[in-house]
Parts: sequence; C-alpha cells; structure tokens
Amino acid sequence: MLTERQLLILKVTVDDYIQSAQPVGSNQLSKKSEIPFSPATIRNEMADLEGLGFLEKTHTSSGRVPSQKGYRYYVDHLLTPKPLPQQDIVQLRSIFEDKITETEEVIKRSAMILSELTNYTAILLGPDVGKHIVKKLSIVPLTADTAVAIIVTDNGHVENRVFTIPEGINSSDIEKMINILNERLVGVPLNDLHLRLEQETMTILRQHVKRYGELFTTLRKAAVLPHEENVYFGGKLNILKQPDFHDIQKIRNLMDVMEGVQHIPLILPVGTQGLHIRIGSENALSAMEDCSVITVSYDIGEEQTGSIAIVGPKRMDYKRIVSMLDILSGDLSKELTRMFRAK
Amino acid sequence: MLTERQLLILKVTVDDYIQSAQPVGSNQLSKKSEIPFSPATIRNEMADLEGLGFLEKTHTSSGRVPSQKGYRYYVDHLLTPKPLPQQDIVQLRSIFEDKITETEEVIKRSAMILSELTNYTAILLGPDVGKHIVKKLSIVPLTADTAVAIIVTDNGHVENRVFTIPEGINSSDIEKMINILNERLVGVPLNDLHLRLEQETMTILRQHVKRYGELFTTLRKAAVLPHEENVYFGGKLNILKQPDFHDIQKIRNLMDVMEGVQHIPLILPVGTQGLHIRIGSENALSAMEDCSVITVSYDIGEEQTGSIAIVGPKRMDYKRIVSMLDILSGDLSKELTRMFRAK
DNA sequence: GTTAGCACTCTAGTTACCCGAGTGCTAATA
DNA sequence: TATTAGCACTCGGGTAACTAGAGTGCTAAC
Repeated sequence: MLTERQLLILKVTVDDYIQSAQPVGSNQLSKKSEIPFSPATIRNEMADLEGLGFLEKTHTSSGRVPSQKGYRYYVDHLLTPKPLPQQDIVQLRSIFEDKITETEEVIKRSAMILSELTNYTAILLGPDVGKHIVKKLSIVPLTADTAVAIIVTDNGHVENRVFTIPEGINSSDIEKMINILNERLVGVPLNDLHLRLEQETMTILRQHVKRYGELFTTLRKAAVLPHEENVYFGGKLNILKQPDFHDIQKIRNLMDVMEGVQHIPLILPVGTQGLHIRIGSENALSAMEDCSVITVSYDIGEEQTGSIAIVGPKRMDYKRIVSMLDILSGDLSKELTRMFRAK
Repeated sequence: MLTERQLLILKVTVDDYIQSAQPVGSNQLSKKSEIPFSPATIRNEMADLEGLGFLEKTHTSSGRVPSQKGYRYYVDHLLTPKPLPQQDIVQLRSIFEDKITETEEVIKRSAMILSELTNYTAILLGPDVGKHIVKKLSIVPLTADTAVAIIVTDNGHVENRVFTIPEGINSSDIEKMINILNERLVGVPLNDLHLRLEQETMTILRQHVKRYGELFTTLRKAAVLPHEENVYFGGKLNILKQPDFHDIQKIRNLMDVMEGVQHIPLILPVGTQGLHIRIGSENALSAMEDCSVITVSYDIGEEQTGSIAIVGPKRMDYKRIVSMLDILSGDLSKELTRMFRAK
C-alpha cells in the first residue's frame, strides 16, 4: 500500500515525465510547489517506488522514469481528468459545424481533427456496414456486356461493383431481376443480403429470368462487401513528431503495422464498450510495445457502434486524451444518432 | 566534351554508387573488369570529372559521389536501358491477371505492385474524372428530408452525395426532375455537367418543378466533383527503407508533402507526355531536393491520360525504373483502352 | 521522521590519438 | 606523351582518456 506522499510523488513524476520526456530527478521535483519535501526525502521515496516497480532508472545515476506498472497505476488511480480548455472543445465541436449529412464524412473529419489536436495518430472505426439497411438496388448497363450494380443503404452510403453480364442475358431480363430484387431485398441489412438473396429471390428469379444462374453468381460476388473500408486514419505521420521515436527501425515496424488492414482488429478491438487504455506491452502487437493506445466506443442509435483509438508513445498525455475522447465519443454518439434517427 | 574513358568512368561510378550507396574510390573502380586502368589514371580522370562538375567529394579525402549534374548527364547520355528480368515482367503483368473490370482497381493495384517491385514510392494519377460521361443520374430518398444523389459514369464509376431536400418539395417533384435531368444530361462529360445543368435544364425545371431554385442549388453543389480522388499511392513508407534518408526531419518533410493533396500537381505534373526524370533540386518542392522523380504518362483511348510517378532517392536505380515504367505505361494504356473501348 | 552533507556513479561532451581509405602530385616508365 | 608506381598528405570514424554535471545512496545530524 502506497502512502499519500508516495502517491503524490509518483503522480508528479509521471506528470513531469509526460511533459518533459526527460528522466525526473529529486532536485527537480523538490522545486515544484506541490512538493514540499527536500530532495533527500524525495530520493528515499523514489527509491521505494522503484523497489515496488513503479519507477525505473535509465542508468545507475539517472533520474527516474515511470515503468509500465507505474503508468498503469497512474492511469488507474491517479488520473484526475482535467477539464479540457475551451479552445480544444471548440475545435472538437468544429467537426460538426458545417452540416455534414454523411456519417462517413463526420468520422473522417473526426479522425483528422483528433490527430491535429493531439499530435498523435487517430484511428476511427465506423459502424459495422453490415447493419446498414438496403434502401435501393439498381443496375446500370454500361456497355453490351458490362454493367454496374449499385446498392444504396439507409445512411446514404453507396456501394458499387462493375460486373460482366453473362452471355445470353438481355436488358429485359435485367430489368425483371432488379425489380424482383428491390421488391424482396429492400429493408434487409447488408449482413443478411447474401442469405436472403438465396432464400427469397432464387426461386422467383428462376421462374422469370433465363440464365439466372450466372447472373446470380455475379450478384453474389457483388454483395460481398469489403470490410476494411470503414477504417479512417488521421495523422499517421504524427509518430515522427514524437521524440520518443528516434529509432527508424521501430518507426518502420510501427507504421507497417498500421498500414496493414489485418492488424486493425488487434489495435482496436471491436465490440468493447467504454474507454480502455493499453500501455506498452499490454498491446497485442509487439511492434507497439513502446506505444499506448486509448480506445473508446461510440454508439449510433441502439444497435450500431464504432470505436476511436489514439495511438501515441507510452509517455502520452493520458489526462488530456481521456478528456477529449470522453467528449468526442459523447458528441459523436449524439450527432450520429440524431442523423440516424432522422432516417 | 568528355572522352570515351571519362564517359566510361562516370558511368561506372554512378552505377556503383547507385548500387552501394558508398562513395566510390579509384581503387575500387580499378578492380572492376570494365575498367582496365590503374587507380592513378582513374584518379586523374575523376579529378577532371570533378572539375567539370559531374562528381563531387563528401570530404577532401573521400571517394566520389555523383553530383546532380552527374546524374543528369548519366540519365541523358549513359542510360542503357537493360531489359527487365523475366520475373519482374511477370510480376508487373500480374496486375492484369484476374479480370478486373474497373479502371480504378487496375490503377490501385498498379500502385501497389509497382511500389513492391521498386521499393520506392509509387504515385498513380487516374484519368481526369471530368472527361467521364454521365450514364445515369438518380436520386434515392433516404428520409423525409434527405436523399442521396447518384451519378454513374461510363466507366462504371459512381459518385454520390447526400443532401437535404428543401422544404416544400415532394417526391413527385423529385421524380419529375430526375427524369428531366436524365433526358438532358446523359452523355455529357462531368466537366460540362455544371454548365449544361444551368443551360439546358433550368428553364424546363422551372416550368415543371416548384421551388426548383433551392433544389437546383443543392444539385449544383453535388455536381462539383472532388478532384483528389483519383490519386493512388503505393509504398509511402518505402522511403524509410532507403539508407539515403537517415534524417527524421527530412523524412517528415517529405512525407508531409506527399500527404498533402495540394502538392500532387507539383510532384506529378499533369498533361506532360512521355517519360520524364527530375533529379534533386530539379523538383519543384524543396522537400524533395534529395529525391528523384520519374514520371510517365499513359493513355486511355484517344482523349484520356493518366500518369505514374516513382519517387526515390537521387541514387535511384534509373535503368530499372525506366524499363519498368516503359512496360507498365504501355500495358496500362493497352489494357485500359481495351476496357474503355468495350464501352 | 526529515534533511544536510558527501562520496560515488554514470552520461554526455570534449580532446587526443590512430588507422585506413582515399587523394594529389611527382617522377619513373612504356 | 600517356600511363602508372610511389609517396606524402588529408580526413572521417573509431577508441580511449578526461571532465563536468546531474543524480544517487548512505550516514549522521537535526
């Protein structure tokens, strides 16, 4: 159990290191107004904190730096979320200032502004596209043998695929088919599209459209939606601004991870509620062992959720980021739900 | 005027430096089989080449490094485009291997493969969207007061904008309008859409649709197309792999430039035909003074063109890249024209 | 329990030194 | 006359030695 004084010293040490990126010494600390103890006392306490694993030294006679355990304790017990300065709030709110009507736009913009405001990297995950509901299907012929299939969803998102029209299908076949599809499939969530396509439309199509088989296969392919598309990045390069990352090799590994879509679920676990902080090696990816990631979820309506992640050095300004994400996740939930309800 | 021997030495020096990234000394050169002269002779020649400004030393007693002028001469007079190894050609051609039906997909994929093959950064510019021709316009209502406007172009590209339906417009108005628009605007290139919208449809709309004014303004906004969207990057991070870039600050500047859409026209001048090489400070942007950029254009049909750029260090493997771009621009022109003709 | 004092430790910066790769010049050589 | 061998010279990079300064841990005094 830590004493009051140890808590104070731990907190101030972490705060100072977060701010300065330099190991913190006892003299330095003793000069602060919050700390009314002599350097010697501070040294004793720091030695204890080091013994307990909260602080560590970069070398025998250096100042101290928070250990992973130190950050963790700080985040769990010492984080006093300071209110965000008005200016930051204004900038955050500017995301919504000109009436944007597309969810996607709002999220893109959030990623951008968040990264500018934090100087870290922001990753935003939009709501699961699979839950969006088909509003309209159409097929526009382009040439004799190609056409583009278009799916419009309830939130205004438009998916499209160009495909080759199988031999022996004429335009009246296509017209018939698209009518049938619209009758049967409007109102279905994209996730179920695949299934419902088979269940409900196959029999009818067979009756009305010649060569329905090939046309059907083509359509099925078009219905498989890319899932990567609703990940948005802001400030990928901000990592280069952090003094903590001086090793080009590490930067490369980190960026490689962020480029690779397959890693996103590991950085930003979907489906978790609320705010989470992962520090250093708590992250799933070894390339991120020098990073901290703060994630938070937001809701659209009752069913859909998205998430936000901020990736920065372990020496991240937790206080500030937590406050920001608190506000932003609230705002996003409110605004996007409003936009969604309107539909 | 350079002597044969000077040409040979310049060429081999540049080749060697491109390959090793180390200043080239006279001893080293003399060991090469192409060079039957003694180190002393080579030293004399190199001293002359330095006097003429083709080579420079990093310090008084170092080997030599090509100067910008040296690279320029090499590129202009000494570049013997060696045939690409079969394996590279196969990989390049793999861009087209599974029948992709969308121009955009082909270009995206080219950027990716090109960057993988070169280890440099590839930037591909698609054909001017403005020349694509409107195939169909439609408006899909989403809610009582929002709808999404969709423009399908002849190459299968789909643009969409969500907009707010002005008060007092009902669905029959919208239907009337979209019919009029389709009658009048199908076949018009996107560039002219704006103009034709005003010229041809305004009067008719006024007669048939109440409150056409606001609806019209909304539509006009939607018709302004984003121009950034047909720039595709491959291997943005490859710069980090080059030993030439060790200075984090320079890397940051360079990446900042590449992130900023507004800089693209400066990196990759549109409308120039054929292959161009810009070395070091020949580039318009000072952040790129340590880079070379090789650009080449490709054609789709008779009217449309796109361009490809490879951004690498000045010590770039010009021979190889030039051969690659030669092949790729040819292939792209051929394939994309074929796809386009089919329409 | 707290703190002043002090010896000790380690880093970072500076200087000195040397090695080796490379040069330019001169004189010998083909 | 063109080429080359020989040689003194230069400079970067690596290593060692030294110093200053910031910080520590321990002891003893308050």
